[in-house]
Amino acid sequence: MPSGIPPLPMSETPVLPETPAYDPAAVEATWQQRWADQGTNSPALSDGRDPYYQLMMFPYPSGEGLHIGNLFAFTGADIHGRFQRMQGRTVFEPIGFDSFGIQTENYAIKRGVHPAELTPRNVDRFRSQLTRAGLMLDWQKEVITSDPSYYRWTQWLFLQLYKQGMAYKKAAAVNWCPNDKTVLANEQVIDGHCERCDALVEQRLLEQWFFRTSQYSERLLNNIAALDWSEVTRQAQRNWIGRSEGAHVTFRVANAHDVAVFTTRPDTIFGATWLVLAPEHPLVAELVTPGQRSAVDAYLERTKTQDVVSRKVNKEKTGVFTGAEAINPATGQPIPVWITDYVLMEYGTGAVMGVPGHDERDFEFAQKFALPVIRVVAGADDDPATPLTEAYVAKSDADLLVNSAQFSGLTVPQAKKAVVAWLEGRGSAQPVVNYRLNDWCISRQRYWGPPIPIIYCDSCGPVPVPEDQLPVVLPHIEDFRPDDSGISPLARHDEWYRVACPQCGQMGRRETDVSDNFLDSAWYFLRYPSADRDDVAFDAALTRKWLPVTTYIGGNEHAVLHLLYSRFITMVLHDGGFLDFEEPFTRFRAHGMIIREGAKMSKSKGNVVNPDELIDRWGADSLRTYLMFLGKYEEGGDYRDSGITGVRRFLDRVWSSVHESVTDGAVDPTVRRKLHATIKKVTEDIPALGYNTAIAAMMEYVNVLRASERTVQHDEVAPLVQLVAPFAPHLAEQCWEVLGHTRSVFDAGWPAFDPTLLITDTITIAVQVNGKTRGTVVVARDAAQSDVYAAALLDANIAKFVTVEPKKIIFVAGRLLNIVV
RNA sequence: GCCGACGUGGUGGAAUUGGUAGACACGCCAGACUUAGGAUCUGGUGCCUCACGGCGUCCGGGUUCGAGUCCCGGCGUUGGCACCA
Repeated sequence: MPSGIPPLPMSETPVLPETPAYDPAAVEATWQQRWADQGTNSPALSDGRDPYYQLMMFPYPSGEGLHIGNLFAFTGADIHGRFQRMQGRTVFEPIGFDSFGIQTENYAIKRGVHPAELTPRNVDRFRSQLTRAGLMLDWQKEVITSDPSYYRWTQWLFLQLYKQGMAYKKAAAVNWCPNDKTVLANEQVIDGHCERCDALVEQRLLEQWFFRTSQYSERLLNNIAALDWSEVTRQAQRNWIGRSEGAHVTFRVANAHDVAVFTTRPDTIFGATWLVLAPEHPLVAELVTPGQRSAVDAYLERTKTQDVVSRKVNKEKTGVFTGAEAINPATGQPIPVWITDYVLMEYGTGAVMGVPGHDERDFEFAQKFALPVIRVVAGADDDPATPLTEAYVAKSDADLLVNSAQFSGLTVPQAKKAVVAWLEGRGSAQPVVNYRLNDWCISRQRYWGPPIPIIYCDSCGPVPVPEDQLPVVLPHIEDFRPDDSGISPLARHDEWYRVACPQCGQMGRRETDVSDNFLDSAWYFLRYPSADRDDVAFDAALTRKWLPVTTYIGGNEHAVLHLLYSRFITMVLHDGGFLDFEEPFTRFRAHGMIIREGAKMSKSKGNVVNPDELIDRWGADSLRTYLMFLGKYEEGGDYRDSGITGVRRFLDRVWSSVHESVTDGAVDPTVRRKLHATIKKVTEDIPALGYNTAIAAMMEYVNVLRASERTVQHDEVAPLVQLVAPFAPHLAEQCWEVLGHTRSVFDAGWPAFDPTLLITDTITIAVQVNGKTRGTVVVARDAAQSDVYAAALLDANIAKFVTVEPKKIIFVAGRLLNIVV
């Protein structure tokens, strides 16, 4: 029961009971208990009407506990969800824990605690912190990705992709720290060095599992246009997918295979003075002449010890001549074939034509190795005969081709088309679209993740674990740390590792890699409604009713990886007939970042604010409201230690006003008008995530409410309690009860505003003279220009600026009058 | 290098999308009630000026009766991509 405050009688209130002090700790504990006891936040998913799926990004349960940034993110989503509920929707607001992954594992290693022991502890702490924050979470559908009841279906998902031909294995480079003797994730490589010991990271080739994300590049890109997502996020995805239009051009090489290059500048082909391959290019061995063999071998050896990252950091151009020559298909001239590490095997064809005149990298390469530079594009003011001192990158459509045979004189865009068409006719080019998006490597040579459900058999090859044998339980291994073999620690657990082949029964070996943490989170939103089902990954009927997610709110740091992988998985499941939609999140909004006193919060700076302490001191409702008051939700805000007092004062006043309110009088007309304006503002601001201005509007209303000496009426505060409820849910529930209601304020609907009340009889119009505001006049709402002008001249302060007959008068009805003299 | 966002009082931030710049809040100043105030309440608070008034939204131009808002050119901060051909 709540703290025993008797509701006021609805009629006669001769003596005001003394207002109890607002004690957030007591109020919040009471209501959190009641919500849990009464299942207030657990809607009936199978028959709730008008379903609204409000999703927030489930946290990784770190050892440090809930961060204020998490709280900011969740509160913003929660307010949106609570508002939708008060609008009459059935709102499902689930939560879970992204508890698998390298972060957890590394933390466990650091602390010397097993992740299986650490994770439940961290989850418990998070759960209690989330509860204290007053979020409208449906705990009955909680999901924990490291629990076998969840990762069983992550493994099932892998098998579906495998069946659809979307999962395959190939040799790929991993980051290898020679000092720590361990595989590193890309995030652990800082400027080419190990984040822990700073050793230069190398690359090692390992057989790894991939998903064919690249096959979905075009769809992933094209669908973006129709998504109701924050523009920053959509832009980040477009950049990441990285579409570029160009052509494959084939260069002949005597006594060897042709070499295909990808270029976005086929118009510059007459300036291609060499050809260059990535060190890993399959034709390298074939092309190298005997005389160059040792030089090439030495170069390849050197690049091999560099990982992908450090290769990108080292901008100094290096390379080696193969001894071979290719024929430029445009000029028919022989050009040398080189090898360099600035050409990447994983993009395009792994080979590039060197056009030093019009590409900065190629120009540097030409300088270093004294290769010829030919200008083939010139601006209007350029003399084509002047030697280039730097690469000339075409800037405008006024740039024309030069030194390019029959194409000279064409503009760059014209030439792009014409050159490709010409070469295509001669069988040495074709237009192609290239995407930057690579296939998704999901293999991790680590322990704390879901084992990939594959068994290797000497006779049958890789065999998927039958679905009825899932989950492949992650065995408990005391020493779970990665070792210097580059193979997952799971390989050391012989009992687990050796297993009969499901097809032929011979002894086989399990796949020892676990899957990427991002796979866990790429489908959790599908699991939530069916979280308590152990017979399916997601129930068909529930999924049809609740998905796709209505609104997803989260941080833009996940703009590419998490959100893109989720889209990919959803598309694959759609194509496999498991889902009838192909985009998982109808609406996505990226919130901003919280900084503190102008600086980013970080452990190393020691300026991290602790949500627990703040809730102890001010209450969760004050903290929630303050976080939302800091600025535009989508832009984040600057946490100032002193600022929360203002919000707390506001809530104190709401509390007092409600407790002091009576029913013995009429609603004040001024108050009523302000109230309806406030309802309008808050109703419009919340769905647009304009939380800061919604709060400001409510503050204004409370200021008006308390400005006069009169007693506040019930009808003046009841709608305010509803408006404030999404922000300060505990306080609102308590106040709602004080006002005599027995059901939750979240089932009380949302107050409507009467637009006719917003119209006033008189309005204030600004009067400008020559564009400078000189005063205001109060006139009738529908006053004509002449009336306003006459009224303006009656004001001495205005009239003194109007000394001559006005040249012109601009009148904006209801806003201003500008007298031009 | 490519793509995007932003720049407003001492501070966080508002501004109906071209129409009274600075809402709301912090802080500060003054007052009231107090033994007391890191409580509560009231008033004030962009800058210069005794005032009239002038000046003010990063800087410089422009469009307009009117620009924080639109256009051109800078400067600065910040996000995404990046030896991607």
